[in-house]
Amino acid sequence: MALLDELNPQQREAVTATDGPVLVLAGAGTGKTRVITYRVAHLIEQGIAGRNILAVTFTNKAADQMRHRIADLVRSGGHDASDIWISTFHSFCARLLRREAPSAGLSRSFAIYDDDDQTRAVKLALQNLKFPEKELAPRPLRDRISHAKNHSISPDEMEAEAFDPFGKKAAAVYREYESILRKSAALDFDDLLLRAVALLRENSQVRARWSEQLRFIQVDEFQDTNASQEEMVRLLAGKERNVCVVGDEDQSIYSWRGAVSGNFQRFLGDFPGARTIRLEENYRSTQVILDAAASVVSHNRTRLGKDLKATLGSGKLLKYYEARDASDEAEYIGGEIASRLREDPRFTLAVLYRTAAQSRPFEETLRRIGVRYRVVGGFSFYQRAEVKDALAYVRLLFHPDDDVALLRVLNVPPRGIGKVTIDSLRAVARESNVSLWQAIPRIAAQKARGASALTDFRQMVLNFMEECANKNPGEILEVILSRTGYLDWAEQQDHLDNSARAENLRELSNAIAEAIEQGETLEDVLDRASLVSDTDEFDQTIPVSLMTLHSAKGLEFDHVFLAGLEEGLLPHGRSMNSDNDVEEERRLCYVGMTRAKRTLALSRAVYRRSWANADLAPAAPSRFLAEVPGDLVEAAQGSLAEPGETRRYEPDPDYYESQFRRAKKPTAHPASRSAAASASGGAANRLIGARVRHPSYGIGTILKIEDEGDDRRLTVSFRDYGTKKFIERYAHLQIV
DNA sequence: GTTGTGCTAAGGTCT
DNA sequence: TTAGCACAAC
Repeated sequence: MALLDELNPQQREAVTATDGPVLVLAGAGTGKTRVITYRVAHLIEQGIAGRNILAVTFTNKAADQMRHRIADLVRSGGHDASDIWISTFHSFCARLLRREAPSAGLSRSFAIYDDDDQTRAVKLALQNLKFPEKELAPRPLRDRISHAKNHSISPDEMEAEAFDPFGKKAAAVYREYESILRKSAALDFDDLLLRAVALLRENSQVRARWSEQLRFIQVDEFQDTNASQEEMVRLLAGKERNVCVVGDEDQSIYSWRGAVSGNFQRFLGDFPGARTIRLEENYRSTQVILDAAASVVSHNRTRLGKDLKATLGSGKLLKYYEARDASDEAEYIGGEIASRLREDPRFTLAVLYRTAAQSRPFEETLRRIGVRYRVVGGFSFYQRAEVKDALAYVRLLFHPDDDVALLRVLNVPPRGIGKVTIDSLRAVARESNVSLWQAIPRIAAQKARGASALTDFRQMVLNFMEECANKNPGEILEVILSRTGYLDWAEQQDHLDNSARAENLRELSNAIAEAIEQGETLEDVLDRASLVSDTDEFDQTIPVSLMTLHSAKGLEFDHVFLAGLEEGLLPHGRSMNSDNDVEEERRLCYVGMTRAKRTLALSRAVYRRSWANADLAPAAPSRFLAEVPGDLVEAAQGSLAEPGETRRYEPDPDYYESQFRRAKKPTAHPASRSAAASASGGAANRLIGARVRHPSYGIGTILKIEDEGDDRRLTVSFRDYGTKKFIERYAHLQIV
């Protein structure tokens, strides 16, 4: 059969071993995803119905990619792949819980709280308990609560185990947080897993229904599964036990999310008789890249170890670039990217970094030199305030008890409901143990001040509910946006701060309309808004991706730039206290290095600003750099140091006062070289009439230029959107 | 009581 | 650089 001809013997074994449990230990680039996609395609060819097959991944990106690949494979065989279950653990659980809502004791239209919602719920809990946020910061508390949930620790247990007043308070916040979510009929990410697992564990009918349907289960990145996810796999495996898990111990990078090492050993214990298959032939990278990465990860003590053999040639040496600072690093990488693309515009390239905040200098440089790129993850469309506000209104129509949604929009746009009114509303809600929504009539009965504004708000929402009962989600959004005055308000704000809220709302509206056309329900749309951090479809036409190392897992690129190899960044400062954490950082480095197919460049900045206004601080080179064998790396042109050189850099005031600032200045004008060159005098006038490209409005013409230097403002006319005013520095304009 | 303005602290990774 | 908070003006 053609499908199997494309596989090596080990891969073929993993693909065809569809009867009983299988453990695939697969090194980086050995065709892990390929095994799963071919396995699913093989099952379909064997006549198994798509609805009987489940493939779970960790990230939406991986799920999307897998869906496409499977569809391609299956389509060429004339089969249909549309009803195969391909999703992340979290979205699978959301679907399961919606279908089984009554058995799970949930409202069918429960809301899903993303981490922003969670943080807000924690804040609400703190306020309810009258704990000052200064002592107990909401975000660490949220993480602590999440950690407890991941380890099945209840608020009572947390309290019992607390050995200090802080722990006791945290437990109280946890309890209050749970109560808020319950009243709001909302589940957070952890709940999705916990509730789904609990349902399957405790309800044998439901379990039977699902395990009988999902007869063939594949799990990607098994090294990252946490206890709930492992249990879910056990429960779904049922009697048939047709479970195939695939993973790599060296790519375990989610211990902070509850993944516990030893998953593979536990799997063998849970599924006696499982067949173990090792994939050690690497098809992705050159031998040099592989050797370098292997050398780094070999410094980890806790690993079984393995040998990866490259099927490609030895390849080029790694490049090392030591930059003065972050913008110099971006310059180097930007220049390299441009020249790789000149070699072959079909190359795929990625800049990888440890923390999401590192993307900015790369974006600036790429924008300036006119290279198209996309930032994966980070601040996404669905996380924009205006999009979340709009969706909170929609949520409220179906779930007025959703406290977080209600607080989000209660006074947006401003309608005279301020802090004092909200405080008293909250007090009433808490006294009578009801949601804020239900507390509104009670506060009205008390004739409290501010009550009329609250009653008006409530009436408005009630009117919407009635009016929208028979409308489709797109229309509902329209009604809400116009009648709440939100759209007008957003447009007004846009004029004040040159933002594009109204435009984003229009985009949201389109996205919803499109989803509905595709046959999705409103809940699907809302779920996706919570569960998907990234709206960017897998756009193959954009050659350059910027992303964190975590996001890069599972992907591959012709040319990879691994930036910020500094002590404190990679390994990250918060991971430097324990050996286990450093080992995870090292695996992260390994994951990044093994994304590269053709070339790999490592870079670091001598001076880096930890946040915007702080002084430049010197950092030592990452210890991982010294773990790359010297004969596999060469210094890039212009690098301040040779690879492996670890001389100490003292902060040199002359250096960063003069050189840094002088070097940095020209980069502050993103609207192309010609704009920078003409920054002085009347030369700017030459830009008038120039054609520019804006990321969302498309091509336009510059009509007017005001002010100078950093604050220069451009008035641009667009064919379809009229004239807009931008601050050049922030608008992502490119000269065409 | 609500809305507008200036200051300060923030930022580790994903669902 | 921006978001969230404290303080002062309607």
